[in-house]
Amino acid sequence: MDPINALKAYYQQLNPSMTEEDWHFFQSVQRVRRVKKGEMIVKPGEVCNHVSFVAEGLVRYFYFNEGKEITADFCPENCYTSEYCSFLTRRPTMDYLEALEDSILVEMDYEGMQSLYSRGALFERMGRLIAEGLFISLSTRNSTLMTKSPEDRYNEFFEAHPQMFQRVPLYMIASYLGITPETLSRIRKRLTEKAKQNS
Amino acid sequence: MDPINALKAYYQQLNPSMTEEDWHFFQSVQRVRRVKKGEMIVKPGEVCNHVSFVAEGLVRYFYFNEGKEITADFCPENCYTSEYCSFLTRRPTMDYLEALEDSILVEMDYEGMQSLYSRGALFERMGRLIAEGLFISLSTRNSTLMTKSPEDRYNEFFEAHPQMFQRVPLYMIASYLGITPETLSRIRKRLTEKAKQNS
DNA sequence: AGTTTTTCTTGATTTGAATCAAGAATGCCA
DNA sequence: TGGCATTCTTGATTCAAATCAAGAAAAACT
Repeated sequence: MDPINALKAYYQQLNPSMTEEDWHFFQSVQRVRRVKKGEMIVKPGEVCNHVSFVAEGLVRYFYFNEGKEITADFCPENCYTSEYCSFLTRRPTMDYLEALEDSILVEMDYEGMQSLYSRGALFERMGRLIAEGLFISLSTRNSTLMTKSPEDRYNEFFEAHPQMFQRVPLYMIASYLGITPETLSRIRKRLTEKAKQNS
Repeated sequence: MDPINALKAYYQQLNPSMTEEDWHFFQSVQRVRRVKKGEMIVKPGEVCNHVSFVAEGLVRYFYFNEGKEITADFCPENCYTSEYCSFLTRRPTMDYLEALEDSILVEMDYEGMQSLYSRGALFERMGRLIAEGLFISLSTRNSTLMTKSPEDRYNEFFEAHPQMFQRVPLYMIASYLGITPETLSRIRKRLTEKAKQNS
């Protein structure tokens, strides 16, 4: 699908009352960008200056802690990615956004976003809904990490994103689940053995 | 200070362009509520229907996990408290909001908030800024819990909220820091011993 | 196809915090 | 002010996951 059409579909769902005129204005601040697998979209020290809709491909958000990389989020096609804290606060990030596959992004920069907001309530509402949605996602993820066991977290992830196992190495999933690759490997072994017994 | 004035000061800082007319409308959807120490403002099973500005007192947000209570947040005077996920999604919460001291709240219900939003861009922006602020706070807290050691988390909390130690029992701070009371006690012992050596 | 690099698995050991247990200190309120 | 409840501390033990180590498997490159 054409990246702009994918984006349009996304926003029509988010806000059905968007007129063609609104859309036209919205589109005027968007830029399509192609990135190669392995390319860093954002790097530590930079202020994240874009929010990027992933029209095609896969992006991950990660950082280093004590020398080890921790995956904070995966963003496959049809979702938005950004280091939104840095974007909002205009302060340098410590984190990375990396294309895990060749990807097509539709990007809007900070200035463009402000010009949308100054255009009126419709875009303000859009920004509000996006921030609210991010808050809800982060709360949910938080709660999972704090209250569920590694095995439960694995199962939950497996239910929700089975395709991810074809697209990213296990060690990235491990760090996303807050465990080491070794622990993930053992969880998977335990589960397949359990599955064998029940057959 | 009068609770409504405290709230007004809060919003004037958040949005200096608010006119007296806006403020008047805003105020029309607010209700002052007094709660006693120990009172539950929100309980599991309820849909959280308010956002509450704490004009005086102290509220904590907590939940149970495996029989143990976990404090997710403290909200002292001049901040907003709510189970905002439940509020936004209109789904029942699993969590508690509890007054840790006799408190005065200025509350706005969901309907009131929608009526503000439908009034125009100013209030949409306000809602957006609030959601963005919550997202930033939660991200920061998340990052602290995931990357810092218990001792670092304690020191950070102690720097940021020294007064809290006079207002809440240590076991609540322990669970806020993601550790048991025993572990907190040992951290404090270690730190005071370290302090003694340096004197 | 063969070589190198990356990723994954498995076992042995360590470790930091949780749990269990019990007593001390503090606060509350009747 | 005495007594009960809550909170805090300290020590002993357990435990789940991390770390360390090494080899197997898979993927990527030439």
